Amino acid sequence: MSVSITDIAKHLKLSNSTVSKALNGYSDVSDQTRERVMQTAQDMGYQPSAAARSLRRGRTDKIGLFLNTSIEYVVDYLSGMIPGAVMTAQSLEMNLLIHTITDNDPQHLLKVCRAGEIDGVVLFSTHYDERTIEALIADKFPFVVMGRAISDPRVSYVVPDYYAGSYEGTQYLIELGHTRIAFTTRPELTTANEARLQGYLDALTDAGIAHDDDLIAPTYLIEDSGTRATETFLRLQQPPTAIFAFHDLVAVNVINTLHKQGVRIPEDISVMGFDGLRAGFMTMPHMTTVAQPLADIGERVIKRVHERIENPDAEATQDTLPVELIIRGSTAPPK
Amino acid sequence: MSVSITDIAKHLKLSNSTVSKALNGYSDVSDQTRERVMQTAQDMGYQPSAAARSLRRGRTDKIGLFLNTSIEYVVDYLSGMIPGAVMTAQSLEMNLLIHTITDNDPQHLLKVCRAGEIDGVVLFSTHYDERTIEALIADKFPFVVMGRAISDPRVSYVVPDYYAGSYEGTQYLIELGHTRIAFTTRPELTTANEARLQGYLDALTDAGIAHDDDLIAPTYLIEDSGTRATETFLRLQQPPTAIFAFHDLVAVNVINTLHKQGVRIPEDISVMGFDGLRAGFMTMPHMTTVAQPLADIGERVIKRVHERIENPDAEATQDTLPVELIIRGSTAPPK
DNA sequence: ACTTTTTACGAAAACGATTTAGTAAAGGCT
DNA sequence: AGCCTTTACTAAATCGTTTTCGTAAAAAGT
Repeated sequence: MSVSITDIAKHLKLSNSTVSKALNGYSDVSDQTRERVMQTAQDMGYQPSAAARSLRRGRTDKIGLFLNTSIEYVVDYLSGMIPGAVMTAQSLEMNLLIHTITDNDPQHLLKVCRAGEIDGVVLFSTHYDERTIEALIADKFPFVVMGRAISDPRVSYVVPDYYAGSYEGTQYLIELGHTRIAFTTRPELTTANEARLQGYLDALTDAGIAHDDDLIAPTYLIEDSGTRATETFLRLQQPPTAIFAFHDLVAVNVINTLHKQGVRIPEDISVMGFDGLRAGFMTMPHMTTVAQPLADIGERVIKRVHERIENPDAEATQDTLPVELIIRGSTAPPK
Repeated sequence: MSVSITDIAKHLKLSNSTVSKALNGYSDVSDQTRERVMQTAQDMGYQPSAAARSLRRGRTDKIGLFLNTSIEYVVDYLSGMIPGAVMTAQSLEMNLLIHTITDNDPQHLLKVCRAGEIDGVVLFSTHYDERTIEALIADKFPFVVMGRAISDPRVSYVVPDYYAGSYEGTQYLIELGHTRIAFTTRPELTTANEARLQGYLDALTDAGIAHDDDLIAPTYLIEDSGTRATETFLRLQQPPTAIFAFHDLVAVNVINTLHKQGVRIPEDISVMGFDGLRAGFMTMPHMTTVAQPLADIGERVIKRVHERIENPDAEATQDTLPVELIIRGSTAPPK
């Protein structure tokens, strides 16, 4: 069916070793022969068999990115980080493959690794359990976690600086003149949540503002979770003049709820999101937000996986990348 | 490093042919031997080498889905169709792999196919050119186009019923009592655009309503394209009482613009979107929309690719799947 | 007791590439 | 001429499976 190295060899009356060497730039091939081989390969549409090459060389030049597509907003991160990841992979002469994982087959990731289908793995934040990590470590299989800080020193990860993002966002609101700044948390994400909450609290403290527990409410990424939090804030005797939501999708909810209640944004209340997703452009006014450096994360995570592939015994690396405050229309000084 | 069939054979003092047969359910293996092999394979953590197996068997049991991640809203479709696609692939004992394509390397898809990395391809609507299709046909490589109707009878595709969606959406608005229904088009998507426009026009005609060219405006998936269209509609002597947008993201824009102008939704003007993306939940009120059957599309497209892999010489298939009208809060009878 | 069939296994080839080890032929040197 | 080096190639092993063919031993049939 498809054309192999032997087909080229026969056609040129050469041995397949010579053809292989010509294609792979070995020096013990005459210029003339190399030229003929190259030309014929081109003409016959030769493409080396990935299976044969990988079997012989023991590597695939592929990195696997595993995603649980049942987690909805995953795709937002995906579209943000993939361009950087793909470009970096290309420059390292590797391919990035996205594997889907389901709850049906928890062993899928390990199977793929052990079957030698990829040389390294990017684990997307919440998409794994402890046993997977332990198994990868035991196998000495190169992997890097993206989006979650793991305290295990054997584990490499790349995360955005949640703490700084939260701190800077709060600081920005304080600089605008706000003192009653509400904050929504996301309790199920322990590490990220703690970092963000602490950033908020520290920014208040450093500005000499006492924090008010009434201004802190939990939200979840389910519909209308932000609505309830907003209504709670509005019912306070002294409502906030700014709301800093844990996540852009929650902020969308906050903004819609405020609209509905006749509250003007940003004149009456400022709203700020977190993550820098496209949803920030869907609100009126567009949303001020703390953006994750998704392209940088994609780039870095591929670089780190590649390093681990090249040198599996090196120390694990922990990267915390700076976030960016994106000022749009939903924030302004208080009345 | 990793454990091979030969390791198991040595450990049990068997030949590797016997081990292979035991693992693959051949009948000329005694029950006792099979049991021992299975157990040892389990104990040693054996996982067959994908490369070796694929080299020998000539197939990979993988389907590739190619995406150009630089196209923004692709991920919305992705998250919608992937669960169905993955589940179907699983039931067919195949894996779905997502490959990224970039403008850097237009030959990437063909290389992957010719390298034998996958057995079949899902082509995502706009992510290919004519030459790619021609090359795949020439190679007799199994592929199915998703989301775009190709008039070439050699090409299999799976598309949502754009025409019916547009017709039914318009019909619904008419049944609510609207007669002045604005419609936005998306000129750069020829086939889908024509189908949708025709559905709108036919629904009007069938209801005995003359269409008004002033109520048809082009939009694009760039920021604020929907804003301009909306402002144009509002300036008309006799403005529409309903706006049917070509795409949910445009409808978000329309809704925000109407809010800004003080127009109430749905009391003053009804708004309807198309596609059924998550964006429909980000507006207040939530958006009535014509949803693409993304899960069904995912399922069908994998089924079709699989059929073509099993029987490459069968006739190409064309599937048009029914859309679904999802009624939420942005539509109501006119005043 | 003899042939025939069945059972359970092994030897070896094959898939397509890479790579090591070897070798004719040509050229250079004394 | 005789020896050494370089050049340009080939043979063959190898990666880990699958699969065809062959064959002892056991079981069954006469």
